[in-house]
Order: sequence, then C-alpha cells, then structure tokens
Amino acid sequence: MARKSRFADYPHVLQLKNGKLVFRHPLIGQKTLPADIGSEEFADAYEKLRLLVDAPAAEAKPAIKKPTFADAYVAWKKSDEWKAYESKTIKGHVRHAKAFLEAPMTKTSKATFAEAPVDTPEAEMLPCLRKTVASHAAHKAKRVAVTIRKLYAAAIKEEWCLRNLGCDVEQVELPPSSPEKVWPDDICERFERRHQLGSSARTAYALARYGVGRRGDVAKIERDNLRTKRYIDENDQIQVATVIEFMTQKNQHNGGSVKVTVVVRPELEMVLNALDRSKGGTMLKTQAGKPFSQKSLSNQMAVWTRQAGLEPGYTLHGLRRTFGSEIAEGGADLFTVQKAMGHRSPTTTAIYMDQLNEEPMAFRAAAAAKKRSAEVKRLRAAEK
DNA sequence: ATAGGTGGGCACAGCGAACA
DNA sequence: TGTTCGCTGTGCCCACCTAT
Repeated sequence: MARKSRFADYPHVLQLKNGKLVFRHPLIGQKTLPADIGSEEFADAYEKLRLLVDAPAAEAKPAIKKPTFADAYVAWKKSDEWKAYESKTIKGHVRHAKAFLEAPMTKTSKATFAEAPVDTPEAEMLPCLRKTVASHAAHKAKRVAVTIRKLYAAAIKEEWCLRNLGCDVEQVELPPSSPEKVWPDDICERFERRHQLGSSARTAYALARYGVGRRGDVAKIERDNLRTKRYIDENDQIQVATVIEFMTQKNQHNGGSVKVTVVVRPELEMVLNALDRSKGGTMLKTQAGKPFSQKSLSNQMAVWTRQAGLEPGYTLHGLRRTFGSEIAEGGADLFTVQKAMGHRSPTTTAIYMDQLNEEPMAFRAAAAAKKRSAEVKRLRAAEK
C-alpha cells in the first residue's frame, strides 16, 4: 500500500499519492485542505479543523489523582462496547488485558502498566509499549496491541488523556497462515475402514465431510433438521431429495447466523440410516447418550484419527475444507460454494477457492475448450 | 467425557486509497 | 465529490494441550 506522507508541524494532515492534502481524524473523518501548505487559506482551514478535534482537550478537567491503565480497564469494562461482547470474546480481552497490565514497564523496574498513569508522556511510554508488545509471539502481540488501543480509547473517552499511543505501536506482522489440511481420498478411505457405519466417529466424519461444516454445527445437528424436498432435475423431471437444513452456530448471538441446506448424498445417507432412530436429540451422541460438547468433539476427533492411523493435522475443520474444495473443483460457481459453505460473504469463499488445487480446474478448462472446438468444427463441417 | 488455557485460523464489516 | 474495491482490524471459532 502507498505510504502517506505526514507533516510534523501539522498533526492529522497527510498528503495522498495524488498530492492532495487532507485532514484526517477519527472524530470528523477525512476533509480536504487547500493545496498550499503554509498559506493563509490553509492555516485558516487547518485551525478550524484542529479546534474541532482538540476542543475536548481544552475543556479537560484537572484530575486530582492521575488515572492509571487499571482505571482505564475498569472504564472499558463499564462501556456499552464491552457489554456487547460475547462471553468468549470477553475472556480473550480479559486475558490480554491482564498480560499487559501485570507486565513490568521496564526490565529493571517493579512498576507495572496497571499503576502507570495513562497520560504518561509519549517519549517515556511509547518505548515501553513497544517492548511489551514485542515480548509476545506474533498473534498474542497483535491482540495485546489491540488491548492497549482499547484501554487508551476508554481513557480518551473519560478525558484522561489526549492521544492513543496504542496507535503508534508498530503493526505486528503475522506469519503466513497454514490452512487446515484437506483430507485426500486415501486418508478418507483409511478413516472409513477403521470406523464403521453406526459409530460416532463415522457419523461425525460424514457430517463434516458432506457439508455440515463447523464442529459446533456437527455437534448440534438433530434428526429434526432432516427435510424432504422436491426439485426439478436437468431432464425436467421432478425428483425428491433428503436435505439437512440448519442455522449456523457461528455469530448466532449477533444475528449473523446463516441458513444452510445440505443435500444428503448417498454416502451420508448410509451413515444416517445406520443410526439408532428410536431416540431423538442430536445425531451425534457420547457413550453416555448425551450430545457432544464442542471441545469434546475436537478432542474425540483427534482420538479417532489416531485410531485410524492418520498422522496429526487431519481435523474436523479440515473436512469442512475438503467438502468446499470438492464442490469448487467439481465446477460449482462462487455463489453455489458460498451457499453450501454457509459463508455470509462471497469474499470469504473467494479466499477459499484461491487456495484450491489448480490441477482439476486446469483439466476442466481444457475439457471445456476441447468441447467448444469440437462444436465449432462440427458447425463448420455442417455449413460446407 | 469435560472443561480451562492458549495460540492461531476463519470470517466479515467497514475503512480508506485510488480512481472516475 | 462520489464510487469502487482491496485491505485491515478484530470478533469469534477451532485445535491442541493439560488437568480433573
């Protein structure tokens, strides 16, 4: 991405690649400035905008006791933003906030960030922030940096400080991600040979392998999710199919759940038919006859793959990828794959498809081209 | 079998640079 | 100035390890 040039004398002003000067601030967004930096017109426009964003600072009340990061943490926890978080998200924020607040500000001092005033001058605070962020592995570092920004944001809202120094901590570069392993055919066969129809292992495997994606969904699917649907096939004949219909668990609390319809393929039908139909509830049950918890299912899947003699790394989520890859490589378009995977946005599906094995696609493209040229030849021959 | 802790991947809304 | 679209930030989820 093009780097923006900034001006030390004019905070919040930056020059775009096209040469335009803009004033950018979270409170007012982006405003274009007159082109000549230093001109009277520019100074007037700049001053007006600066007053808009700095006004709260001028009115800031003198604090009796300097608020600390611990106080900012309390303020954040009282905010509406915090109350809107899902419980797991709160757990994460608490963990990263603790990691930050309990860390010593410097190697030699005993003072922690919890006791440090939030308005500690930049020159003193910024190097400490950078060091503490850098002391963690990439992913955690990124999360701790987010926490620091959130704490500053809470403090700024309380008018305890003016600047969010968290924004000045360098971006943490994440290592390239290694997506969950797709299960090749021979691996699938090995698993199927070891885990026979009717077993929980085979049921969990089949649900994930043939379209009921995430572990949360696999654990929750019930016989009540089965429906019979009619559809018209390519020969205009009315057909009947069994489908599994469900709302995804992911983002359920914030209305982000997506409806997914999975057509039950013969391989999955075989597995479902082998199950005890006398009892209701979830398709997958523990030995005690209870539904699996999500974590237990992950743990159990690792046991089942070990039993099948598979090397580590073949997981439930890998089966979800396997399903997505299969339909995409089989020629399904982006929209179809998106619906089948239960993605809310096609962008996500596009990322998936970008990582697919290009060979099947290449062969399909070649076959399509061959078919097309044969048609052209036939047409020309007919014209003659 | 269950659950807590932790690192890391998935998913998506919205920001903002580039362009019309 | 309005629009487009790639990219980033971050909420949420999963895998894995460990303890019970």
